Amino acid sequence: MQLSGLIARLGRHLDLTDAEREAILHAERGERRLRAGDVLVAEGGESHALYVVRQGWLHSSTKLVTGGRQILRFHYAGDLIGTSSMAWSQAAATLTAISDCIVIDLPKTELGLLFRAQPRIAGLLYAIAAAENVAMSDRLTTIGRMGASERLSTLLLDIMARLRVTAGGIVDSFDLPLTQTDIGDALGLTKVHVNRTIRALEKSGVIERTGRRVRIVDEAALVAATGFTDRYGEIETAWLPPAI
Amino acid sequence: MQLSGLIARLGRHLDLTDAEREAILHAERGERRLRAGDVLVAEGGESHALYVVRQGWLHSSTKLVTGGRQILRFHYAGDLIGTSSMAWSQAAATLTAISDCIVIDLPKTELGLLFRAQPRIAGLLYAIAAAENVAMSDRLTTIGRMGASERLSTLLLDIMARLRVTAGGIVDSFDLPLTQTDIGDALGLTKVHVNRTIRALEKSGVIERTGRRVRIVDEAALVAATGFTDRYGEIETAWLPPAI
DNA sequence: CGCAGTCTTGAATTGTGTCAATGTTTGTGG
DNA sequence: CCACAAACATTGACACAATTCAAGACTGCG
Repeated sequence: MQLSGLIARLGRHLDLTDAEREAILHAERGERRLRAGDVLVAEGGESHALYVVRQGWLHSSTKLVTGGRQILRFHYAGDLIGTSSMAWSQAAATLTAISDCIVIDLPKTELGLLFRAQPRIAGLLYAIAAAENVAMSDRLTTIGRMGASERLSTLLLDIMARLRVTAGGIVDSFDLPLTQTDIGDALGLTKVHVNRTIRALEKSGVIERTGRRVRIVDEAALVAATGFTDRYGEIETAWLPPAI
Repeated sequence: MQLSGLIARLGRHLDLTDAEREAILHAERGERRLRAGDVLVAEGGESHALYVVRQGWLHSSTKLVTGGRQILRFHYAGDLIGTSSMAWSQAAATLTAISDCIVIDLPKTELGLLFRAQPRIAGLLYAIAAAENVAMSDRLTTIGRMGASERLSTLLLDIMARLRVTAGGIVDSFDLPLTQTDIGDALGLTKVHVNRTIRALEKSGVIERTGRRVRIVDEAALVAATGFTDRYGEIETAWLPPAI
C-alpha cells in the first residue's frame, strides 16, 4: 500500500479498516517538496486545502501591525496543518518550512467527502482538533504566566516529547534547527534575551549544547520548574462511532 | 420545536434540515443551571461530555505549579465548551461560570452517533473547532507580542465583537462582569497593572466607564493600535458534504 | 452597619527590552 | 579548498515596562 501521511498519523490512534485507508488515500493529492525557508501558505492568501506533514519541520506564524512576528506552533511529521482554511478561504497564518519538508495536499472538498464516507475518521479528526486546542492553551499559559527560563524550558521539553513519539527509544538530545530569533518569536521574547536565558540554563547545568544539538541533562528539574505535561500520548477513541 | 443550544449555534452558519435538528435534539441531555462562580468542570477531573452554553458567560482556565492562573478563553451563549474531553477523559481546563448560566449536556458518545448520522454537522463542528484554534492563536499573539494597553484594548474589542453577534444592533457599550484580577489572568498581567492600564485608557479618552459598564469611545483608534480582526463572522460551509 | 472583596494609588524593585559592538558559524563562488 | 559575505550568537551598559509591596478608599452584600 502507498505510503500516506494521514494514514500514518491516524494509525497511531486507531486500527484503520481497509475501507478507511482507501478513503483516505482517495482524499490525498500529490505531495509537495519544500526547501528550508519556503512558505507553503501565506497569511491572508487563498487556501482550499489542508496539508499533512510527511517529513520535516514547519512553523505557523502571524505578523503584527507593529512589525513583530509570533510563531504559533511548530509542526512535525504526521501533523495536520492549515486547518484554518476549513473555516475560511483565507489562511489565518503563514506556514513556513524550517527544514526541508514533504507535505501532502488534502483539498477540503475531499475532506468533506471523507467526513461523510467515514464517520469514525471524522470523529478522530475532531478529537485531534480538540487536542490541538489544548496544545495552544498550554502555550498561552506558558507565555502568559511564566518567566523567560520557564518558557524556554517548556519549549525544549515539548520538542523532546514530540520527537519521542516518532523515535522509538528514549531521546535526551536533539538537533534544534531554530535560530534564537525563531525561539524568541515563539516564546514572546527578544532574541537577545533568549540568548541570555539559554546561556543561563547551560551555566546552571540543566542543558548542554554542541553546535545545534541540545542535550537535556536534568529533565526532572525542568519538569519541576515548569509543570510540563506531555500531551502527545494517547487520544481517547472509545466514543467514536464504529468503522464502516 | 424545543429550544436547543446547538441548533441555535449551528443555525447561525447553516440552514439545518429537520433530520439534522432531530439528531441534535436527540444528542442533547438536560440543561444545568449555574450560579456565578460555580465550577462546571474542574481541571484534571473526569469528563464525558461537552456543554453548549445556552445563557450567560463562563471562562476556562488552568492553574500553574507556581500558583498563578491563566484564563484561556471566555465563553458566551452558543459556544461549545469542554471540548478537551473529546480527546481525553480528564478535563484539561477548569470551566467556571462568570455570571449565572444555563448549559446543556452533550455526552460524547451521543456526539459520536451524531457524527455518523449527520456528516454535514460533523464537518461544521470541525470547522468551528478550527475557528476556535485561530481564536487561540490570536490570543497567543496578543499576549506574546503586545504591551499592556494593546492587550487590554484587544480584549475589549473582542468582547464587543462577540456581543454584537447576538445583539442585533450596533453595540458600543456593555457590562463587564469581570474583576480586574480576572482580566489580568486573561491577559498575563497583574491586577495592579490592569488597573493602571484601564485608567490610562480612560484618561486618554478612548474608553469610558460607569460602574461595570464600559463604553468604547474611539473604536477606530483601538483597532488601529492593535490590528484587531473580528473572527466572529461567517464560517465557510461550501466544502461540507450534503445534508442527509 | 460592618465586613469582605474590589479598586486605586504610590514607591521601590526586577525582568526584559533596546542599542551597540564583537565574535562565530555557515554557505557560496572563485 | 580558500576567501568572503551574510546570517547568527554573544556580551555589556542602559532604559523602561511590569511586578511587588503596601496602604487606603470604595462597593455590594449579609
